[in-house]
Amino acid sequence: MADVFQALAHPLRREVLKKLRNGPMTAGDLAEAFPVSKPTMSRHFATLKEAGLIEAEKVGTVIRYRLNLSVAEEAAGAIMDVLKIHPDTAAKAAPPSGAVEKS
Amino acid sequence: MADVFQALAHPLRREVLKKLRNGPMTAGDLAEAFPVSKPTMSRHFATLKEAGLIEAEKVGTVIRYRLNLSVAEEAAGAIMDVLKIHPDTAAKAAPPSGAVEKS
DNA sequence: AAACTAATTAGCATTATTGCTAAATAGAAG
DNA sequence: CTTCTATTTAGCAATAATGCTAATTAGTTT
Repeated sequence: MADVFQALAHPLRREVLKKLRNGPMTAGDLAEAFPVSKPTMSRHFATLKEAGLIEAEKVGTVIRYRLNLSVAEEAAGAIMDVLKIHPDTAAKAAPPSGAVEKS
Repeated sequence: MADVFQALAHPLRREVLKKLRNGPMTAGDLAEAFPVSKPTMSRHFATLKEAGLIEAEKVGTVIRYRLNLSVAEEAAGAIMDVLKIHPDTAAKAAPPSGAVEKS
């Protein structure tokens, strides 16, 4: 559980999670979407996987990653608990879903 | 805004935020509550302050820190946005407020 | 089996984080 | 103005995180 916060600390990993909200993606397709080498992406995947935020599934020659909603939900809940914020308040403060964050 | 996630990554800093939910505390009182040196605590305070999660107020000889709810709320909202989780779902997944986390 | 593709692991360098002790600052009190 | 208290800043060492290229693994295809 503690690893979750660490996993969320890197902007690239947060962007990966955002991409996976729309559905599973292969490691290769994800890697193409970011300006770092494939091995570097692979390491970020491992970090997210160890935190339980994503899950890997081997499909033929390809590895498909998908968001693990149950762990992600737990993480969001834990964060709100740390801050003792009522869910409705946080929802109101959330930026529009399409917002881009500079890294 | 990006610093917020980094600030939340360290377990000690999350515990500091939890303590501040009950109201403002002085740097010294906070420092006594954790098994690290005062200069180390001071650095953690600086990290939280740079992230905007806490605010400092000098009261006589003492510095009082308090949770900055508006930034904290924004952070919680941003996290939920990354994960695209509906607030109610996250609320249900939140652990009991008194839960202790091992560092 | 040889070659090709997708992805990971190994090994290395660079930078960031953490935590310590010692020293500095700032204000309060004598 | 000296001293005391609260807190921070400086400087250092150890550890962790990031990102690269080169090499490896595993599965497909010819």
